[in-house]
Amino acid sequence: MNSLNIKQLLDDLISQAMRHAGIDEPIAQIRQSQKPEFGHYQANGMMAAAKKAGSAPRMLAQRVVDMLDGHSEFDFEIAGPGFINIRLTAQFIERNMTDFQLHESPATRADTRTVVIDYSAPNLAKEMHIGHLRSTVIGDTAARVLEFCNHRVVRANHVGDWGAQFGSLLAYLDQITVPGEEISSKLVDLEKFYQSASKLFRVDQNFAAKAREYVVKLQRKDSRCHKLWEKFIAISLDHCQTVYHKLNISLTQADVKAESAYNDDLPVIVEQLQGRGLLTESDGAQCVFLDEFKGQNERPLPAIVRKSDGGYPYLATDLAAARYRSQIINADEVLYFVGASQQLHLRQVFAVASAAGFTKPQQIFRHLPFGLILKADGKPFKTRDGADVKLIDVLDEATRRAFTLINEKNSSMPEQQQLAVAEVVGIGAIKYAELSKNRTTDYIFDWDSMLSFEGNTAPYLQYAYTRIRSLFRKRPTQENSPVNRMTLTEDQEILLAIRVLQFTEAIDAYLEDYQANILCQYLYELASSFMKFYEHCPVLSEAQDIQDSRLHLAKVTAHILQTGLSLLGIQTVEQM
RNA sequence: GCGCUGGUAGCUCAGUUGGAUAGAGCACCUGGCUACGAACCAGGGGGUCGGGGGUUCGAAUCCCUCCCAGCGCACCA
Repeated sequence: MNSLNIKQLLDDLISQAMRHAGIDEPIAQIRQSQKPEFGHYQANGMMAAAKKAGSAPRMLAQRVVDMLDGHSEFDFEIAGPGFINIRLTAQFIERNMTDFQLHESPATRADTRTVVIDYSAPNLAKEMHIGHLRSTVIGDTAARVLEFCNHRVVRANHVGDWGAQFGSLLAYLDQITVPGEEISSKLVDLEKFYQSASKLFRVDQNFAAKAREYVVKLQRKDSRCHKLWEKFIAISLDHCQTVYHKLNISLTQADVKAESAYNDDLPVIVEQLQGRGLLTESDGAQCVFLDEFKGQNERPLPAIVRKSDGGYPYLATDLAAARYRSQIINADEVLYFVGASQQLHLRQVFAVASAAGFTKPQQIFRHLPFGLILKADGKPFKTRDGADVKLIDVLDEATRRAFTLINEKNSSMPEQQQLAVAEVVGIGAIKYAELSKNRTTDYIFDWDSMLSFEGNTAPYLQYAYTRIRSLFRKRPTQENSPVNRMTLTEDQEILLAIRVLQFTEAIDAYLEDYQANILCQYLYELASSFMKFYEHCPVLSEAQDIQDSRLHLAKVTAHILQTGLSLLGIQTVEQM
């Protein structure tokens, strides 16, 4: 992949010129221009710099432009109060497009970092529901992009496989299973099973007592109980893998590091906190009090690491996980793709882990929050009342709707192929709907908007890709032939070529805050630029040199569309 | 009460960290398939950027204040 970054290039160029013009710490403020009359890029930093130096902005801009006289690949123009508008020449674009290498390593980052990504993390007591979509899809994109940039990525699926709720599940499982019967048959619908068990827990006191007994048994590693638990977990994990596979998520069972995996560390964590003098007993619980945390009425807010009944809350587990990621994995950075409601909790985890020396100061622990998914009436999906929409059902519905559409648009396609395309299109639409808005706020789940296949959606990008592939089905010999020289004359092809060359910029912008919508926006603009080019610039009917040039442009566009979509975990097809 | 988010077109959302006349998609209206694929393209209408004040050459963006919504604030995860 081409590692040209135009914005960076211009930043270096303008900053240098500003320095020569007498500005000490130049900030060029290079932006992509919003309007064609302002050029392709603009430097906005002259006004601020002139103010600081006590000179007139337009005069400074003029001095800077004078310094750049030798650069024939850009046109500079001073506008308004002191903007420098920058136009890329066709020569610059053609040269870089000709040199564009499809199969080079990306290497947008020279330094390779180890990044742990904590995402998905379903509770194995129940089936994955719509609420898991955000963490899973957003986190998976981060993993793919960081790997694409040659970082070492450790996927951490911190699944919930421990706690009191497993008491009633195991007690119920034990109660309804006939000896010798395969228990997996009882768990085909994990959701219903969970509901039945928790209902029984509420209405039947004998059962509730038994459930509590099972919790203790499980903690003591009672062998029969533990085996039952292991089977339950294995089946539940299989459910997850089925969902991951359908959703094209890169998580495997090897990425699972469950809560229970830290069980043996929990007493050690408390011991070490004790050794550091951080522990205080309060109402029978072992707590860490840090000054920065205040609760209601300004009362000190504890981070409880051991409950008064001797049990360990999830904060203890998260501390153990943080320590493991710091000391064993030796992470440079740990990203938590976890809901916004966990913000205080994670701040406590990071602060306590740091105070206790479980993590090192130079290691970056970051929470990347997101909001809840609401029903159409604005009420949240509750976890206990069974109102959750199963994730697998959402995926099947998406595929079903996509099939209906394809069948209508392209009925001559063999049915087997239609089904395969429907998977790719339906799943792509769901994921893109998530990724294209990376807001930290709640949002309303709506079938129709989520499964729309028009406008700024994954199918639009996939469709652009198939249109390009269609060109090469008509010119198969052009597919692998290099271009000697690009000839770009029409606005539409110049704008498309610029978009192509901005891919690295989009990746860099994404990595600032892991906001996938930036990547989506880029890909949408790329596809949109292609559609305009395709409408306006004939390809196959043109003379050979123009045809070669345009086919090369189309080829590179297709490659970036496919690469970009793959970073979002979205697939492409040859025809749809 | 305190803290964290957020409030932008009828709806869903962008807005590159203070830049030029606030942008997309959906929906609505008009035009374009005998045409490299119409899941598309060209064009149109639609805004008190929650209200008010302030900072400055310049504010959706920064500061203050108020209103509204969501989430969180001691032993469920």
